[in-house]
Amino acid sequence: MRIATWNVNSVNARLPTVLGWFEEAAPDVACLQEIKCVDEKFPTEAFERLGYNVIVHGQKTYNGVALLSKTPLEDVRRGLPGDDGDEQARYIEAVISGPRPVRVAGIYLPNGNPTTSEKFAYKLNWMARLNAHVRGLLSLEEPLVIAGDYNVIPEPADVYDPAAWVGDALYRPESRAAFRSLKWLGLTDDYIAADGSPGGYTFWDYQAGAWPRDHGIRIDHLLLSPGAADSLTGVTIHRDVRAREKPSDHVPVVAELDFPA
DNA sequence: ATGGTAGACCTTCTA
Repeated sequence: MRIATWNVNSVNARLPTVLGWFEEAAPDVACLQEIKCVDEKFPTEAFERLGYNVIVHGQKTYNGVALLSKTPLEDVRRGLPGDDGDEQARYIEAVISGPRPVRVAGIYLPNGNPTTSEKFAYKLNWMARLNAHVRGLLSLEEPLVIAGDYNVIPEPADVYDPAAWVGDALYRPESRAAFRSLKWLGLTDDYIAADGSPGGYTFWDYQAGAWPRDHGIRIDHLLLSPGAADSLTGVTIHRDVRAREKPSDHVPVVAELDFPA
């Protein structure tokens, strides 16, 4: 089973690019972030034509997440528990049905900049809510994958120039500590487990020639429960997608899970 | 050098 995560930075602004990638990569499951549209504007039929079941948690202009699967999606949850007043569409979860069901959560973790604003507090609070929710999911003892744009640079090896990111919400000690706390619940970082070599970036800013200079960061992650991590056979960062026409600033990351028969 | 681009959309916010 191939599980993909991709922050598409508006699904409708680059629909041909996104659909083209789905045709060639053919993931079994995909988590999309920053779809930047309400549910009714999501191109559901286009993905259904490629054989996907589609669930969406959309929002006007900002954020928005979707979950796609070749097999039916069950036990669907839209929105992260822990704050009924939270209007931002950043979380979607479902069980991927099949002989070996897998629970998949797609997340678009808040950016948190500027750190002097309430946005940074919202980010850290959101991470605390995620930690609490994942703790409950792990108690189910199912294969579980939490995939998405975490907006966290876990380690110095995950950024072209760590010094340039000191003080940024993606690299602040509080953000990295919260990411570690999440992993310490018993989760495995797909990339560290499957490759781990420095320079496995997933995002390059549109500005300042970040892509041609390879000024990238690794912020799109899949965290795996023990039952899912045991089946991980590899991970691929689809770096070439960043060089295509009208690209997202993120590229797809695909984890391969090979469940024993 | 304190730059630069992209998307949604009402003029500025978010990233």
